[in-house]
Amino acid sequence: MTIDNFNHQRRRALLAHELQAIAWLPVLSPADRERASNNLEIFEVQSGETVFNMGRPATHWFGVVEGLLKMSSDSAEGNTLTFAGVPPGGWFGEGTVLKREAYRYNIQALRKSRLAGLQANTFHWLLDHSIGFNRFVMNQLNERLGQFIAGREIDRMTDPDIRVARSLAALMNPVLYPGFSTVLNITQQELAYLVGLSRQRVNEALTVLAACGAIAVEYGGLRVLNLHALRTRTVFDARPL
DNA sequence: TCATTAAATTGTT
DNA sequence: AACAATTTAATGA
Repeated sequence: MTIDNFNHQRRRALLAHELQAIAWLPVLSPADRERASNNLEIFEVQSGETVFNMGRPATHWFGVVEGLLKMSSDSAEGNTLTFAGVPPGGWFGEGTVLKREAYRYNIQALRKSRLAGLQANTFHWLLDHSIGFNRFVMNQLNERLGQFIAGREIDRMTDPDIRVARSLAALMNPVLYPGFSTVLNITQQELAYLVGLSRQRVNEALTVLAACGAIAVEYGGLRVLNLHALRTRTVFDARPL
C-alpha cells in the first residue's frame, strides 16, 4: 500500500505560497514556469509513513515543501542504511527519473510532511528546454554526490559525537537545502533515527557540541553556530572553539 | 489576556 | 526503557 501512496487521491495543486518555496521555479522563463506549475502536485504523508520504496518505477521528481524525510536503503544483511535527511527545499529522485528507472532507495517521513511532485514527463521537457533548469539539476546532482561520499565517511566513524556533528553539517548544506538559515527544526528523536543512534546518545552528543559552542540546543530544534567546526572538527571537548 | 490542561520534547538514570 | 522536568499548544473563561 505504501508503494501507491502517491497515486491515490491525496494530491492537489500547489498553493501560491507553496510555489514560492520552490527554488528552481524562478530560474525558468515565464512560459516554462507556468507549464511546470501546472504539472506540480502536492501530497501529504503522515509521520512514519513511507513515500516510496526501492524498486518502485520513478514517476516523479520530488521536493520537500514542509517536514522532514529520511533517505535510506536496505542492505543485504537486512539492516537499514540511512543516506541522508531531506529537509524543506531539498529535491530528490532526479537520477532515477533521468534514466526512467526505479527508485534505488526508500523515502520515509520522519514527521508529517508535504511533498511536491513534478511529473517525469515535465521533468524531461524542462531538461530539454531550459538551461536554467539544467543548471539547477546538475548542481543538485553534484552536491548529492558529495553528500553521499561524506555519508560513507560518517558511517565509518565510531565516535557518536562526530557522527552527530557531521550529520548536522550535512543537513545544513546550503546548496541542496537553500531554505535553511541557521536554525534547524529537528527533534532529538528525529535526529536519532537519522544518525542511527539512540536518542539518549544523541542528547549527550548535542550537549557536548553545545559546550563547544558549535550549536545551541533549543526546544524542538537547534541553532548552528559554527558550521565549519561541525564539518571538520575531529575532537569535540568542552573547550571553546 | 490569563489560567488550566494536555501533549510534545528534553534531560537524566 | 522508564521517569521526571520543561516547553509548547490548545482550550475556555
